[in-house]
Amino acid sequence: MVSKFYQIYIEIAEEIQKGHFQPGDTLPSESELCERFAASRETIRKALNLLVQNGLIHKIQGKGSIVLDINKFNFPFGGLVSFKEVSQKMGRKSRTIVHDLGLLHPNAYISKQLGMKPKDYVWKVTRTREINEEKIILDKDYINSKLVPALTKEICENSIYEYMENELGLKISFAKKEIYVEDLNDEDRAFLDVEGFVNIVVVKSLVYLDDATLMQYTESRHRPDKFRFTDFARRHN
Amino acid sequence: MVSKFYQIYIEIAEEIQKGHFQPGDTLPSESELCERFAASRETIRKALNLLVQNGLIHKIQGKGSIVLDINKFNFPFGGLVSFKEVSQKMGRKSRTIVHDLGLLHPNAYISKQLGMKPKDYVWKVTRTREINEEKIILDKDYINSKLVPALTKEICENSIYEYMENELGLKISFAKKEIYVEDLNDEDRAFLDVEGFVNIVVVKSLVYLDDATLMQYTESRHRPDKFRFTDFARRHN
DNA sequence: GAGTGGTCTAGACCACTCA
DNA sequence: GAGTGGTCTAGACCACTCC
Repeated sequence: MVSKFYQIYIEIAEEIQKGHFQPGDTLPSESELCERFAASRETIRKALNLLVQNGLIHKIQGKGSIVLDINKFNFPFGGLVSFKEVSQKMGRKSRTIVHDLGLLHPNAYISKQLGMKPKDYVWKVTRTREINEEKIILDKDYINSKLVPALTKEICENSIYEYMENELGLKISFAKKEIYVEDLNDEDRAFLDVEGFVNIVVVKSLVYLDDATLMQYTESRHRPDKFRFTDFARRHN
Repeated sequence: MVSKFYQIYIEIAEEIQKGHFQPGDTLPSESELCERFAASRETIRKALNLLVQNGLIHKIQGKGSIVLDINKFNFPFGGLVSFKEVSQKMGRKSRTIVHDLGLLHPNAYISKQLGMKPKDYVWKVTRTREINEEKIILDKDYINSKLVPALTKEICENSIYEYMENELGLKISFAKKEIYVEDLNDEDRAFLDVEGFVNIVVVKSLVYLDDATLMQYTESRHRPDKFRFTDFARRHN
């Protein structure tokens, strides 16, 4: 059952994306939207808040809700999208190569990141992502084995997230990320097509489940020429 | 006049930061918080939503609001902070060098980004940011001259944002950013301490005012070893 | 002053977790 | 079944913009 305010959000968002409202236009007032959707004002406001959070509109007290220009920057499929989803969206020929898959005790750094004990077990998966026949991304995942008891090469070649969500019923809820640049190391040079490159863009993520348990620590190493990140930041008044 | 829900948010956030609630603890239930703060449930929920958005808690239906570990990644002073604020927070010795300050007609790229006509005028400011006596960041700003009629070297050496907010009464509201990596160019080599480096991290931003007008386009070029970005992403259910 | 969004309330019902 | 958060409502008052 999808909530009413979410349906309203989707409907208005689609109208904006289809160009029914142009950038700079104001949306109908909240009371008009109440009538149109047969909803209370707070429900309309929840829908509009989603539009604000996703950078589709901007609200001004006393004036109205202004439609923003979606194309000014191509947009946030921010945050939690998996490699498979992204590469499919870009319509590129992509492939995942599994180099290493095993169960081991976490070292000090990993056990600290995942909040696990030295005698616990984690899955370590090392994968290369190939796009248009170039090895671009090196993913090193560390996954809490209590949450994902079994893991096969086939699953890792397809999508671990898909497996966790569809087969295990684990819901990924939020992630913290950190982005910075390092010098290439031997592992990068062994697994990626980085001749002539010096640096690598590192994205470290901590992935949490719906119940706020820490499930996974990932270090994703991107060849700098193919890395791109978009962000949308609002200031709180 | 600060809203009630915002005050409640601040109060709970401080209690979390001071350690009154430990990571993993659950906050008092919404109805208990209603009593404590003499507020309705929707008001409490607005405050809790701010905590969720800032990564301080995570809510689980049927269970409660769980306090997250703030220190797992050091935290988002995400998005809209100015160089001056950041360098002050880090307690570093910093300096800004203005190389270029002038009024000119936008070229095709800038006029497209800022939505201006070729005959309009923009301020172009080129500045180097020096931290601990190393030239680390090259900032190239393009500012709509209709919004900021006058600009001096002194203002640019201090903080343009401060000038716009305090002197001109312009309110910065939100920004869209794009991050990627480029090869060093001659300008980088001329203005930054980048001997031995090959790449530069580019952060392009479009900065919008309170009334959704586009005020500024900035290209901020960071020496890769000093660049760091943190992000917190939630998934919508 | 009319119209807009921002805040706050009291109450209702639902979905979920856990014992 | 008791307790939790999630949704929705109808109505009130306030702050702001624009004429």
